[in-house]
Amino acid sequence: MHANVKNVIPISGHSLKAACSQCNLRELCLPFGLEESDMARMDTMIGGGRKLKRGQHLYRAGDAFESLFAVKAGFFKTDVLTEDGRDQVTGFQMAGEILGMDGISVEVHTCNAVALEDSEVCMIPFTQLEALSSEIPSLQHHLHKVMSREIVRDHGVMMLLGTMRAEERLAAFLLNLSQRFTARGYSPSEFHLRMTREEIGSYLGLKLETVSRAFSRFQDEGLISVQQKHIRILDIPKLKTVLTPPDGRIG
Amino acid sequence: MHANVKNVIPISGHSLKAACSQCNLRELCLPFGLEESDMARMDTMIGGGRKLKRGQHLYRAGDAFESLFAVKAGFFKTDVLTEDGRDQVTGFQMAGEILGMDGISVEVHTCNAVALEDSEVCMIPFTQLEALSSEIPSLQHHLHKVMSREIVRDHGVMMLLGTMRAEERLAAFLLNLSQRFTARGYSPSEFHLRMTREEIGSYLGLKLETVSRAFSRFQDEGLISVQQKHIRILDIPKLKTVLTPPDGRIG
DNA sequence: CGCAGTTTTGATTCATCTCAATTTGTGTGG
DNA sequence: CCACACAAATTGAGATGAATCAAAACTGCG
Repeated sequence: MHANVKNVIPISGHSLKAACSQCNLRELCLPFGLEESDMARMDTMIGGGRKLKRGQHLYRAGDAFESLFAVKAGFFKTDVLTEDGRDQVTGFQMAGEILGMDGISVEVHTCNAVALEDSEVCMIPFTQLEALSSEIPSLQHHLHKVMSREIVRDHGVMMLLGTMRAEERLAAFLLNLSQRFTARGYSPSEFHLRMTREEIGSYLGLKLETVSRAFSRFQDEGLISVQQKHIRILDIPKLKTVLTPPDGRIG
Repeated sequence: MHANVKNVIPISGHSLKAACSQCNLRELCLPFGLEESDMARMDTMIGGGRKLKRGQHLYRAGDAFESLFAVKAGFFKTDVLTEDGRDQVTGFQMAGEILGMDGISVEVHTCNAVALEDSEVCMIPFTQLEALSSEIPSLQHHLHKVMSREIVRDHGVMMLLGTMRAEERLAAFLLNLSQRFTARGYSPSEFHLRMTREEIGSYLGLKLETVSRAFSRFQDEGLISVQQKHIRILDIPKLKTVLTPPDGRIG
């Protein structure tokens, strides 16, 4: 538990110039659908990139909120922890996804964002983003879409946590990763998990042993092959049926 | 199950003029913090109110998204259902809260919103809201805050579903309601539940029997008094300790 | 006043957690 | 390069909280 907590290096990472117009993630990320000229205006706003080593925090619950972050490369998790020691992973973020929207409401971050591998983000100062989106309707609209998408995603997680059993949750999780890797041009069926069993468990509302057992079961049934963090999905359709029992509910 | 589904009355309810400037919820709702002149501009935009009878849908998953809705009076639930018959209540909304933000991302609603008692909402055409918020920075910012708040709320629900046991979930639920009623000038300790045990259960990831048992247990322990839907919290501090075991975790 | 929907309560089953031991993998320093 | 220590993952056995199945009681609506 609290695997990387000791990593309190106050270095904010290297800073380097970022430019949406040059970025191959622009169609996945915030500047989606912008015209050339508007893209250039985004460039001037983006506050520069920031590199993080594995285990480093991008921000912590309690930090003042100033920017959103776009994941340029790497992999993150976000988690919430309460005074009474509960710890819930609320999401895993990969290239092109936006981090930090939790902070807008009270100008303070309400969760922690941690790099699960060496990563790089673009900083998007929020005040400037609002100013710019007042002037560029399509940017404003896309920002709203991104926030709404996060809400819809959260509903999906609630559904998962509220109605699914362990193996269904894990199947849903793997299929979701598969789909997101695919969207980024990677293999739908073979990938490397950046998080531990415990982090997966926290996200799925399960204990790490339960996650491990579910992996083993899937492997025994020929659905996937697991070697530690290396996953290969052998039968995607069959994995989907884990989620959707033959008839209605209760297979 | 599916208690009010038969209520497919296609009447969209009475339409009546709504005005933020006259509304006593304005400090709780979207126009929070606006100046008089801007408030007047909101008024011209608000598409008119809409009344719903208990059981009526405000919108359904699949409906085209056109507006957000502000709850003017009454009580709603939102729920998601999947092809395979899973059904998850994602939230309960009361006066001053905003409904429909799930629809922005794909221009189609992804959940159902149902009135749990006779209710009234204000319609906020989204295209116009975006246009107006381009011109009124404080409106734009507040819209962002409202969406962010929804994301943070969702994280809270994930925490609840992912880490709490049945009684903790119910205690958290009751305390949350209590706090929201208080913010609206109602009693913190005595209120009427608008939803069934099954709906509470769906929201909390529990079966209705479990919800009922937890209520009974709380009553036996003198924490609350329950008479069907009428709830009186007898000992708020003690109810809070259900949530926060004496020491760390595992009481 | 009766009926349908809702709630309560009990008995039993089952999925996941807990506790515990072992194996595997990873990074470090001799 | 190998050995060691530590972190992560697997696996097993048993405990437990919530689900399930079932029946009875209550409520309020028509």
